[in-house]
Amino acid sequence: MARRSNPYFGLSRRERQIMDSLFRLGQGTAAEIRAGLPDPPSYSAVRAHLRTLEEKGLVRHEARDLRYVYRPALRPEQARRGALRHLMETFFGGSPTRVIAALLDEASTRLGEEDLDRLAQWIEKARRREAEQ
Amino acid sequence: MARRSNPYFGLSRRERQIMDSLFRLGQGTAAEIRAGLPDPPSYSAVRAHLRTLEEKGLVRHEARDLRYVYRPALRPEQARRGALRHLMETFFGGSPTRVIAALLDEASTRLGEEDLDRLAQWIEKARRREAEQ
DNA sequence: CCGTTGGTGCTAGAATTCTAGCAGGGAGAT
DNA sequence: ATCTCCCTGCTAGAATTCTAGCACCAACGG
Repeated sequence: MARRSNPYFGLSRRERQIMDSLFRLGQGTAAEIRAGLPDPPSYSAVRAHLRTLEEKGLVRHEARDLRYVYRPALRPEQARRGALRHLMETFFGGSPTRVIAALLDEASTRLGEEDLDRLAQWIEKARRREAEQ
Repeated sequence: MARRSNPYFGLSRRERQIMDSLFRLGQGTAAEIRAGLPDPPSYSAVRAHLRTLEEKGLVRHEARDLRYVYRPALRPEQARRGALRHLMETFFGGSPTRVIAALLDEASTRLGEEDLDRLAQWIEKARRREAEQ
């Protein structure tokens, strides 16, 4: 299976929740990460998980002002890419268009004029690339 | 935490893998679902998981030709929506535009002309909605 | 010099997850 | 009938995950 390559999907429940929390934050202390967890366990438990995640190479830490600040080991862009690909494969039959459609259909998605312009530009660019190829 | 509402993220590792496999298939027998799993465990183990997933209300089955065919209990559209929202929140700071940008930037994303047209139309529609509001 | 506060490392044990195997049942072939 | 095949239900136990608590250390204040 392809998703085997993505270490993210071999994680246990808590580990994944912790990674999610960390990705949302970008970086943070154990306490901050804990705050972003559903039914937060003890602070201690979170730290233990962070240690094992670090052993697995998914997280790195850095001592700052006498305390540890954690961050994902993967570059955010790469992590996003992987997650997006996985989502697209499992829920949208691998079709980017369908993902975009779902986003645009969302009632809550209110794109500002700038966003719309930017998208239009992207489409133009893609058109040109398509044409010259 | 908001993601508490999404039952999908409280699942154990295997359970989630199974749900993913099932979503990819749309529907399928235990054997088919198993085939889509990383390091597939025994057929028996998969069935056991499916039973518990059913108890949790995440999966339903239907007897067809003397065998069970499983499908997610949630309507696909709703599941997709939830997954997409989660992805957007945790990896893209909640910005749909950034998700779309990431999709369009992907080297592998080669949208056909039809897709581009369709997108352009969507954008137009959104523009109009924006204007009249 | 303590005591307090707030951090870290580590570990044991509870709790959950994961798994294989066994028992049983229906359909069809011999 | 009974054998075989293919399915289902269930359960016990291994394996992993999850957790709290303890020991320890540094900084700071009295």
